Amino acid sequence: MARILITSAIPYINGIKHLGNLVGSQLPADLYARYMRGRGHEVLFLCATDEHGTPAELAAAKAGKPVAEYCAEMWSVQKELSDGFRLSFDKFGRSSSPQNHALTQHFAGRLADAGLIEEVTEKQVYSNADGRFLPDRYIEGTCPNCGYDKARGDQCENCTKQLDPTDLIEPRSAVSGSTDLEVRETKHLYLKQRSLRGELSDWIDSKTDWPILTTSIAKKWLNDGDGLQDRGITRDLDWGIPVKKGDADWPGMEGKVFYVWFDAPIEYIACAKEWTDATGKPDADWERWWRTDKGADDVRYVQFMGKDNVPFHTLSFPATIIGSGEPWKLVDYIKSFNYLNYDGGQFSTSQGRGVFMDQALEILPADYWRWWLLSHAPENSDSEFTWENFQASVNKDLADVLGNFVSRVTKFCRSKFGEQVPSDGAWGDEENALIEKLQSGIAAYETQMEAIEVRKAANELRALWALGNEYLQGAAPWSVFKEDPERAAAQIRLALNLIRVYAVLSAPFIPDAAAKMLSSMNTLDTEWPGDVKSALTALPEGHAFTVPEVLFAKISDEEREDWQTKFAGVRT
RNA sequence: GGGCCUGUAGCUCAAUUGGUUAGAGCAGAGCGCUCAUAACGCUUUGGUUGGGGGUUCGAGUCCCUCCGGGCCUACCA
Repeated sequence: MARILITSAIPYINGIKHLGNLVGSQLPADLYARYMRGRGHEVLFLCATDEHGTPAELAAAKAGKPVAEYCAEMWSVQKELSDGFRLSFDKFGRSSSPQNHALTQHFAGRLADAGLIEEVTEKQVYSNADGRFLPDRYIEGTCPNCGYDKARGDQCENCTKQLDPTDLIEPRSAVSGSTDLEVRETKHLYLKQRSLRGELSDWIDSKTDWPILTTSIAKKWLNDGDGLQDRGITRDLDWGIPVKKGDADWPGMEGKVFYVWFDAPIEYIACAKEWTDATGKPDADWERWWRTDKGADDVRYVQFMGKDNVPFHTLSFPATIIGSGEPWKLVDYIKSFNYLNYDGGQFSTSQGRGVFMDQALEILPADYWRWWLLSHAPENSDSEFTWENFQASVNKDLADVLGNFVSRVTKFCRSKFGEQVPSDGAWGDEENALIEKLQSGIAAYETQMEAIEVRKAANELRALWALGNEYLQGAAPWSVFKEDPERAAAQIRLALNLIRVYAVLSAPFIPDAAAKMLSSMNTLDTEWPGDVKSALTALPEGHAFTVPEVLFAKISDEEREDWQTKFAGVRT
């Protein structure tokens, strides 16, 4: 039995996430976690909300609430939605937790002791009206290059020229519109990533099995221009983790907090402590996942994220860990995803475009979304959600192929043999041929799942479902029954058992439907079908079952058109 | 501007890393079945692999070039 640590990129706190966010990290991470648990491995699956930074403060202000209160509320909302999508986190933590405060300060202290922190005095734009320093992109003005009047302080969206906020003509605050801006000096801590470049580079080079998307981004940051740059790890904000050197104050850094990208990945670790603290377990229970000197040396650590997160997970966070000089577990494999587009454009949280997690669950059960999103996961390139494709895929795969299989088998049995697994009769060549196909199909499914090839795994699973229908067509128990009821009994006994096998195989993708299949088969046996032949005898002769309700109702054209219209505009 | 990814059948995607005649699912067509959510099965029509050039015995795959789509470019996260 292996031990697998799984983390999903932690979703930002400032609102409900859309389906693109979901499929880019949390959902495939959940698929993998459920699969590995199903195979009998020990899994720790962690996620949290990412709560610090300027956007959180502004969102709270917009909502008219103190930022701590706002974040607590949004955490509850996101928790409820992740439950709704059946995301099986062992702990859904918060980057604002006391555990993360302590650990982040601890890491900063270690890095300072190692000589990897530098104090830098720099100039930043301060908005008097807003009472805050403004990140470059929160300053707007006229582009000196092209004259575009909504250029941002980091870059002009119109002519793509990179800018400095002081380049802008008539700069103003993007928050309030105020032009009462001034340049102030402020002191910040920088993590001297440059001195870790060699170690990071060697480490990345050793990861020959990582996706191209992941390593190419990392190598670009390592080698582009002057190479990896030092990075500011503090900010002038109210909401965040106060800058401290371990337990001790950090002279000159009073009133400042750590940069959100410094503390957010550390929450992966702190979340594990949140988990043991909440369940009354000793620290040793989380340390055996994270400390290679305390049992984590046999852990395989897999991270899931969208491509925009890759630099922080391949460089910044490893720099923090390596620089600490302590034996923390480094990531073994990074699975990164491209973006999901919505009907010809991008999903957009800020513009309210697309389908959001709460809306999705209002119109259909989680399994529908899980199946479509995972079977169309944007692994090699960006992919696109359209209502037509969604309707067609879900109706065909879930309702016609899988759902109808369960339906036709259980109803036929009920009408001919009653609601119990029929006795008598023996398997013949057709059954052996089916078993052989199932055995190799399951092996193919396992291969794709181990490799975290999400779409390919979905294809293999679908092919396994189709085998059931092919078998029934060939065996034709409805005809056989007339001449040889015992033979038909053997066929249906196999088919009923196949429903249980499908439930176990399908649970990582569609956990609710899988649970329904198991309960209608009246069994708690979720053992992985390693040996198909014996797995198909798990439900013995005479075992009672019930015919389930329709597993997946089809999406009608009217519904689809209705949703197309409803989601055509922007969310208000 | 620079870097990276990407373009394969009407649609969504494969193609064992340069190796037979480029394959699946959906949609379309035909046949079959009648247990089932009008579901299922079998057969089948669709491709000058974005255009052009090159390397090679051999190119979807490698090189050059042009065209289209996307991402990143370090103070949004």
